[in-house]
Amino acid sequence: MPSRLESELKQARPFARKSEEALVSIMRTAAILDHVFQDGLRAFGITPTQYNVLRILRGAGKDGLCGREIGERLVSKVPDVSRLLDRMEDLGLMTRERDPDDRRHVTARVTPKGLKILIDAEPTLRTIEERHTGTLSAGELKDLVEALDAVRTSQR
Amino acid sequence: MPSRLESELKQARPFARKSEEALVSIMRTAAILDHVFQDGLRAFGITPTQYNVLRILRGAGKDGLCGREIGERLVSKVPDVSRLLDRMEDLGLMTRERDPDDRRHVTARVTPKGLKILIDAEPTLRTIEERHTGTLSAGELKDLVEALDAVRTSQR
DNA sequence: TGACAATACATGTTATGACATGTAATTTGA
DNA sequence: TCAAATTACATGTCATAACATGTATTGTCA
Repeated sequence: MPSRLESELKQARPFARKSEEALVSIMRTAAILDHVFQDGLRAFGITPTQYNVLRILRGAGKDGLCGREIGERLVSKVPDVSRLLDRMEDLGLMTRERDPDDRRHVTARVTPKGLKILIDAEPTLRTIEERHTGTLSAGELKDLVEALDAVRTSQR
Repeated sequence: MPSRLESELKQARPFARKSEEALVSIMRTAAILDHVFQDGLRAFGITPTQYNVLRILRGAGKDGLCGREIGERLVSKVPDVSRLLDRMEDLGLMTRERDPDDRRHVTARVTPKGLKILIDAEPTLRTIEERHTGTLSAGELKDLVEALDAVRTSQR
């Protein structure tokens, strides 16, 4: 019997190895989650990456963070933080201020408008989270997180 | 103690729930895998999506597949199969032929050049696969795949 | 201290993604 | 049978991603 994933992808032939299926499964699940989050956030006028930045800036508080640090904290790295922040600044979600002590640094801070979006989007995102993890027990979630930790840790 | 993922993302505050961490973990792991595959495939001049198309076309054999069917089988859906195939045709990786029975259909078939890339890239991809799943037991892999199946299945 | 390296960000360019719309071919049903 | 709907693909347009390169500022050390 074909696996769940093999059916979803209408695969002509089965996966050669469970490890192959596992990696494809991670990527496909992430692609689906990304679409779901994109849909959910559309009503608030922001993308998943922008949402991620807002969360990071909220975590940094009023000290803010410079662009490089934001880039390091992103779940999905982007090689163009400058223009990502340009767009968010245009939307009024954050402000930028050049650091007087080190004029190379530009400190980014979330605005009240940005914070409001985080608060407003919370119920929507919580619903998505529950919908997609609701059938998993605490132990299964723990094992899942640990297995993914192991996948990210490359050997050698 | 902060979790592995919290450290990676230098999070100021811990995840509120394990289910939240699990979803972020899936997306981050996929982002890292995507980069790794992108790097690995660069030497062969193709992207992960193009590699995916080549695999799909190899699976379809000499009957080929139309664009819509390719789109349905992609791990990460793209809303522009036409131009994806345009580029692959330009690279000589596949051919397109309008179906005489139903002239709306365009049948795509992998070329020998495309097949050769699949064969040549195999050891590289196998190494990546082993590097990222080598520490997981057969049982852990099975549980991982099942947990991800459950995440993709939204309730309600 | 002053040349060189490193850092942080900005910008230019090209490719790809997203979204809406257009077009040709086929199917459907009054 | 033929107008309308559907299907499959193509195209236009704009936004974003990817990649290389440029520029201003600071750090380092001979």
